[in-house]
Amino acid sequence: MTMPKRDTYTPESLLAVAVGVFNERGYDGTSMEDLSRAAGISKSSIYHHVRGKEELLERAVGRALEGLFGILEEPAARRGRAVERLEYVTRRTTAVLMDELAYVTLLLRVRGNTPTERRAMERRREFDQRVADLLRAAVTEGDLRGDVDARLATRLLFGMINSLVEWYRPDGRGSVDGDQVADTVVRLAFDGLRR
Amino acid sequence: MTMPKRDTYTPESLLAVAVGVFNERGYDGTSMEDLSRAAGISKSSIYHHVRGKEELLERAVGRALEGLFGILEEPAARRGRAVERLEYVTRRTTAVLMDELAYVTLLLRVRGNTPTERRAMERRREFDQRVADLLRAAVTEGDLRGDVDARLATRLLFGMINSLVEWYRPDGRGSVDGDQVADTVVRLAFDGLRR
DNA sequence: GTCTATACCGTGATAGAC
DNA sequence: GTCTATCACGGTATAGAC
Repeated sequence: MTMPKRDTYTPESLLAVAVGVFNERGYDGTSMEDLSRAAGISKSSIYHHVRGKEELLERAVGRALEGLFGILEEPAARRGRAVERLEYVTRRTTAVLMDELAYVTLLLRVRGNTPTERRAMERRREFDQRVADLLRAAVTEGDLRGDVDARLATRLLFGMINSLVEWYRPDGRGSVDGDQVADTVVRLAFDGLRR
Repeated sequence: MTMPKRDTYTPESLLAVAVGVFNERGYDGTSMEDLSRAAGISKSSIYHHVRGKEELLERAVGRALEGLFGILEEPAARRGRAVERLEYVTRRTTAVLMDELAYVTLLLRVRGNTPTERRAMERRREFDQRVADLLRAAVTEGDLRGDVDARLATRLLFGMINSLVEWYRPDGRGSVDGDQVADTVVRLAFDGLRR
């Protein structure tokens, strides 16, 4: 309710700062010292907002997973021919990656060193599985080529989409640029490079 | 010349162990303690073979880059239509990724925290640039579609290929399995998922 | 809500015996 | 070539004043 007069950190606003640093230096490569410098407050003040470094990671990957699983709940991902649903999910996943870039980046880089990380990886695999099922259905319905392994194809599809976090940087205004990226991803994935 | 009777470490054999641990736990997440346990020797013994942790990283990414740039020197990557050279480079890059999996994995995960890492990233960008040039040439020669940005397409192509390090694990004997992966990568990249 | 001060531990690295 | 012992440092986290 209260509109804060000055910038005092909430767990949420601190998270935004932390995620930025995590992605620059890597989670393990980031010290609380690094975070405190980036946030402009002392190390110990951070502990006033969150229980520790790992809680920041947990919140970040949670947000990313929320965005991804949200796609599967959207109507267009649940009705119609499988190939069209797959195309929709491909486009939307690309969009979510760009919208929640920092959070998804962190999710994709998690290695499984802690229980938090392992849970995140498991949920991510779950999402991949759901898309693989969709791709399989599209093959069965005769819209996608049957001469590629569905699991392999899904992995390569996600490889393409997920690579966004390595190079995509939001530019000026609007989502025009983002739409072009999503178009290209869909075009390449479904129709290939060849003329 | 001398054939060692027992297993005593060389910088090379120690590197193989280290790269495995780096990829499991992440470079920053790996302590010398971790390495010593994996190698079965004490921390200080490691310093007898290499100058430190960073030298191990340097050797590893060096080996990966050697493999990648080697591709561009091969005859089939230097003669003929651009589209065929690009197809060849795509297939060979996939193969090198699988052959030198651990080393390339490490290279792809480098974040730029140290001078060593930054040099590695620069060389990698150089390689990407060379492939982007090839793709551009293939568009000019009329073999690839002109409605996608060459730089963007190259990034997505590498996204697909490089994702191998996230899931590919060498199986039983022979490169049969690997050939199938390379075939699928080329097919998907050039002709797409659609039937 | 932020600070200073500090506890306590694991880190990368070295010295020197065997 | 490997070890034990040790170092200085920086890491996460806590205590308690303001």
